[in-house]
Amino acid sequence: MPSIRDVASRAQVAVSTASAALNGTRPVAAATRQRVRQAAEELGYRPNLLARGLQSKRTRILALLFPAPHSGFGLTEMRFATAAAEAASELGYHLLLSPETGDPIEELRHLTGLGLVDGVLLMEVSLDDERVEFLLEAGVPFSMIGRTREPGPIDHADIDFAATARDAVAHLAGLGHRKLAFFNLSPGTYAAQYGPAIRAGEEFAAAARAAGLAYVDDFRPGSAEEGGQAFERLIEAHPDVTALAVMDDHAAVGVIAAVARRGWRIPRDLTLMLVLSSARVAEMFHPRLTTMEPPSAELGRLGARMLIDRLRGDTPPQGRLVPCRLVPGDSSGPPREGPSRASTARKATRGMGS
Amino acid sequence: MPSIRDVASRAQVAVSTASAALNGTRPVAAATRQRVRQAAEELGYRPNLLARGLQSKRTRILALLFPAPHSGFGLTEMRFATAAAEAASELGYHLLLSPETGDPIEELRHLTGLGLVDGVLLMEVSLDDERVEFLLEAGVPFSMIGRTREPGPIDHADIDFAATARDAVAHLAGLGHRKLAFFNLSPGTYAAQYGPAIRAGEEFAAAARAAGLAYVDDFRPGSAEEGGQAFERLIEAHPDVTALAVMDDHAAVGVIAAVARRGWRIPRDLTLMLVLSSARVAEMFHPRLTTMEPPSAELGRLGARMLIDRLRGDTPPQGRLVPCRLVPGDSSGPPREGPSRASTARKATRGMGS
DNA sequence: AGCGTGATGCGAAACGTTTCGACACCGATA
DNA sequence: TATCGGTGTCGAAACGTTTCGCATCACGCT
Repeated sequence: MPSIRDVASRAQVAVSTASAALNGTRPVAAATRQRVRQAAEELGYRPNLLARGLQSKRTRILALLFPAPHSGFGLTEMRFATAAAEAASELGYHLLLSPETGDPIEELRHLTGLGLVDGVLLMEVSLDDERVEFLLEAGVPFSMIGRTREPGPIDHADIDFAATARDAVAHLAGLGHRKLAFFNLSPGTYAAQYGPAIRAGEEFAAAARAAGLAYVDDFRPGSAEEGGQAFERLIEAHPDVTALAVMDDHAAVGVIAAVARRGWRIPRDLTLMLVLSSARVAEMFHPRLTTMEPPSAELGRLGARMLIDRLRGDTPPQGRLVPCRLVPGDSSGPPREGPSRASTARKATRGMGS
Repeated sequence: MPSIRDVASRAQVAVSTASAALNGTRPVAAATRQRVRQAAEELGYRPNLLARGLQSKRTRILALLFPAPHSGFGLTEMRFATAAAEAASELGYHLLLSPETGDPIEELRHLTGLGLVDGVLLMEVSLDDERVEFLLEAGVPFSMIGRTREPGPIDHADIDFAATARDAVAHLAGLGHRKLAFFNLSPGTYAAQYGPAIRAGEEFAAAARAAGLAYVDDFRPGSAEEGGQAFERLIEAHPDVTALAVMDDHAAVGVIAAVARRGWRIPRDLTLMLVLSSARVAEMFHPRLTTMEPPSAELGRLGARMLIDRLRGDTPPQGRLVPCRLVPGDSSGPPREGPSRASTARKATRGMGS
């Protein structure tokens, strides 16, 4: 592990000149620069990040703070993380994976006090996230994946729930559905002010209203059992619902089982779609479910880029909203016309293979 | 951000004494130590990791190297990463997420040259992994999740494929199956010397042999379509197979569809189980699939612990093998007795809801 | 009374960078 | 010829720790 001293002496220049030549931090004669560069090359010199960071107060390390997985599958979070790491890497930054296990604020205080990281990437931001307040006060640069209720001039990348809801509703309305239902995430996530649950809930309602569709969103099943029960109660109370959008993929499992139990078929008797589940998950179902796939990788990339932009001090803070992508499966179709479902269902009630 | 100088002056001691008092690196009078500790507490002092690392040559940062997702990274890899990060965190270490995008060796050289990390955690190790050789030569401490063909005295945590295969086969044999089939991962992963593909393949064959069961493992479907096709060909060639274990969860989707198409039902006409898929994935299927769930979190934890042990120089290198856990679903049952499946299948061939 | 001894504490050096004021040199201008 | 501006380069300080040799002091022993 050669140091810059070695490079300097081999290139016959002072250490400070070598530094300048390598970093371009101040003008150096072309010939000298060339000599230094070559010496560094020959020695296989790598600048020591610790020493550099100690002096310059910038480590080029970012921390990705991810909380205990409180909802969802993990695939989405994984994509955030890897995409953020890749984007950071391309820009010459490193990503520290910081699991939150105890008190978030205390851990943040610890982490930022170490002088190890230049900034923080916040995941799973709740609508009124205490971490945001702390970081603002502490003056630590950060960006959010997700956003608080009023993000104001804070960098963030989040799902465009309004567009997502609009697209989903348009998809269903385009197929001819006139009344649809929406199963939100479990009450727990809702109570935790989990952004996606609340925003998706609001926006789907608004989109349905705007499209002139009848709409039901009283249910928040968080498991397969609850999904099945919710579906039963839904059909009991609203037999005329023909399309259902589900946030929780486990709930979808229960819904599908309940649909089959009733002798119905998808999409003949019910159009079912996922919201915020990746296509990989949607493909696991039979039939393959239509889904609004979250732009996880894009959000991760954006989050990292924004934070780095902030550190470089170039641009003003920005908020970017990216809609989910509609990935059509085999689970959406026109509503059943003619005879009621119940009568046709009878015959099929026995054979629900797989 | 107070420094140790501030602490020292507040406690009326020299800097070196303050350092010793805080780190316990050499004896300090109890009274003095107490004074220093209190001063540090009052000031909210946090040692600067960069400075510490620069001097002591130990940063307490580990790098987790994860390769480009070559077999569809998913939940399993996510668990590795988070578990490793948590374990490291508990032991006072940090985890750097290092995506491999280009030439692995070149990137490793870069990463280790920076002086930023004390050691490296290798994921997705292939049977003859070039990175291992490089790290050995470079003298960089590391541990593997997975293992090379002959790991020798290198720290590693991997799945105990032998035990996993034994348990899975015992499960199937215990239900009464006499002939089973195994669908391995795609030829691509096989060609890449991907450990799990090769080892699982070998061990399942061995376990079936040991249990005296007939066994078929000619298929390596890597997608839903291929899964369906493979199943058709399997039943064509071996109509007496009554149980099937599948490595690739997408292939399982195709199998299930093909089973339904044929009018068969699971587990009545075929026992189907996943291998190396998490229970969360297995639950998405209908019926819920039995799976051999990989001990992802455990492996991540072990990998991190081993590496840290190595850095501390305590223990000799070790290899730990952890078996998958059998998570029973609704997809395994005794083989169909009496009339052949084909005849009963006819009747049910129409109604395969959802 | 002198002296070794162990327990404490101190100061300075070192880790590998970056940064910044100072300085040498050169050609051009007065 | 003396001065000036500008271009390159240098040396030293600083970043916040840890480490290590040495000084100090009290004490007990001879």
